[in-house]
Formats: sequence, C-alpha cells, structure tokens
Amino acid sequence: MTDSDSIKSKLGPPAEGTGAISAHMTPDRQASHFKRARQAREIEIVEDYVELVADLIDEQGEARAVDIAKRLGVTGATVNKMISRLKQMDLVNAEPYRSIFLTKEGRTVAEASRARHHIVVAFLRAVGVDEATAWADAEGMEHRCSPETLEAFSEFVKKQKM
Amino acid sequence: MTDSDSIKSKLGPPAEGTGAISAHMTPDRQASHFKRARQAREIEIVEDYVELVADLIDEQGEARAVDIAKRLGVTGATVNKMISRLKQMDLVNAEPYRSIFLTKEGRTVAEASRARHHIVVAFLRAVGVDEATAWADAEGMEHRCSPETLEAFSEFVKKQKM
DNA sequence: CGTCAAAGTTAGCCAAGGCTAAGAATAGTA
DNA sequence: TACTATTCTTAGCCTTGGCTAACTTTGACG
Repeated sequence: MTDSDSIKSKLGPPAEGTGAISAHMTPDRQASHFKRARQAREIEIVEDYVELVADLIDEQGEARAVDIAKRLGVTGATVNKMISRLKQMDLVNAEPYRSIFLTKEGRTVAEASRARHHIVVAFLRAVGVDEATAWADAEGMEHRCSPETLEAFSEFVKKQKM
Repeated sequence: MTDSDSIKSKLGPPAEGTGAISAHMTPDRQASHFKRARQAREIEIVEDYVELVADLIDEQGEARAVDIAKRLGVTGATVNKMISRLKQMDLVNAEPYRSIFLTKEGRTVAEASRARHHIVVAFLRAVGVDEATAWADAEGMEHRCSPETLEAFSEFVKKQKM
C-alpha cells in the first residue's frame, strides 16, 4: 500500500475483470479473487477505525484515543500509530493531545462503511440469524461484500418487509 | 499467534460470551467483536492455503508450490514460507523438492473450509447474486460467518429449493 | 498553585505475509 | 550423460498492526 492514494482508489470499484466463473476457474481468475481478499484485509482495519471515530463523535461529541482503544480492544499506542496513518491518508484531523476529527473524506468513508454494516445486520436478521450473532458476523462481512451483493441483501430485506 | 496450538483452538467454537447486543453495545462487547475479526484475519490465509492444497490434490493428483503460487497470485518464495508454517501447525506434510500433502488434520480443515465455501456460494446465488460475484464474494465471506449464520444460510437454500 | 492520575506520545520489539535476488535440486531432452 | 529450463529453497528486506515500557502533557481537585 502506498497509503495516501490507496483508500481513495480502493473504495471505488476495484475493476479487475469479473467474467464467467463456475466449476472451472482459471488460475488467473482465482488469483484475482485472492488478491481482492488481501486488499480487503488491508482496508478493513482502516474502515473499522474510521467508522468507530464517527460513532464516538456521534455518541460522545468527540473521539478520544482512549475510547477507541477500549472499543477496539487494542492499546493506546496502537491507536496512536493507526491515527497517524489515517492522518496521512487524509481521513482524520488530529493534533497532539487533542481529540480526533474526521475530514470530509473520512466522513464519506464512515458513512459508507456504516451503511454497509446496517444492511448486513438487517439482512442477517431477515434470514433468521439472531441479533447477537448478526452483529458479530456483520463486523467481519461488511468489508467483504461487493456492491452487487449488498444490493441483493438490501433488496431482500425490502421485499421481506412487504 | 503461537502457531502450533492456534488453529486447533481457533477452529473450534471461539466461546467468548455472546450475550445480548443491540442499539447499545458495551465497549467490552464491541472489543470482543473486533478481536474476533482480527483472529479471523489470521486464520483466513491458513484456510485459503489448505483448501487450495486440497483442491490441487483432487484436480491434479498433487499439490505443487508453483501451482499454489499461480492460483493465489503470490510468489513461490511466499508459498514456501507459508508451507513451512502449515507444516509446523501439522496441517501439511512436505519434504524438500517434493509435492505437498495434507495431514489428517489438514484434510479436516480443508473439508470444513470447502463446505463453508459452497454454502456461501449457494446462498448468494439463492438471494439473487450472479455467479461471478457470488464466487468472488464467497472468497471473503466464508471465513467470517459463524456456524449459526452458516446454518441459517444453509436452511435458506434448502427451503428455497422446495 | 501544586500534585497526581489519566491520557497521549514515543521508541523499540515482534510475527505475519508479502517481495526480490541468488543459488540448488530436479527432470526432460538432445 | 550432459545441458537446460523449471521448480524449489534460502536469505534478506519491507510494511502492517499488534505489544510494552518509559516519558510528557493535560486537567481536575485539594
């Protein structure tokens, strides 16, 4: 990852051909899936942090490192390092010893992430997964669903309500 | 990760309380979700490798490093390192310059992984996701679904067929 | 206004999972 | 049998995202 340029490009559609796959996948095609998965792992943590910063701002008016650390279950030092990265990526504004704010771009990322999160939770509930499990699993799944799949989830929930 | 002991324990139920969660999550509860997500990331790659070794053995009678590299889209050196780890974990048997075999435990992991994979693909197809996207997304989702969610997916597919 | 706990920062460590480059083994073929 | 291309291995490097330990800043309260 080259940091600054990465999020912007990766949050857009990743392109990388999505032709016909079925019983017989070419090595190349399969490789591209695994590459996508690796990329997803890379942006997943960034999104988790950004989304959490947004949550904290909404809930408590400000996002402090100590709260982020508590919620993510990591140490303050780790949060600090990560916030530096987010700053480099222009997702947050942060001054030493002051609380953390989202940039415009950060807010966009947070909104998108949160929206996906909610769709996944609603969807899992709709197919019969219990509340607790839905929340737990959504945490992992929200970053891995393509727009198409999210759309399908969203549609499903909508239809089920009618 | 402590390698040798990790997979065995992590492939079992992770325990770690799953009480009621909803609008208001305690920091602790949320932290546990993120910890689970981090753990999932750790075993994800291991499972990908093991599942792929199984696929190659089924398809071609043997699993060679070069084929693994091609399919995962990584270099041979990376595969080599990873295979060493898998060996330490007792998931594969491998002699220098010879092809790779699954241990009994490795086979179990591969089967489980593959089964989850198929459930997720079938499920995504069932809710209207197209073939190509289903395969691509399943690659990321299969490692993140709890047994409960997979069960729900499985049930859904079964019912839809009737 | 001084003290002190809580919060933030910094430095240095670690393992994972990538990479390249260089060398060794294997195996097919002239 | 010897050559050569392919495969495998090894060594060394990099980035991520964790950690601990030690230090500094902040701010609340006596």
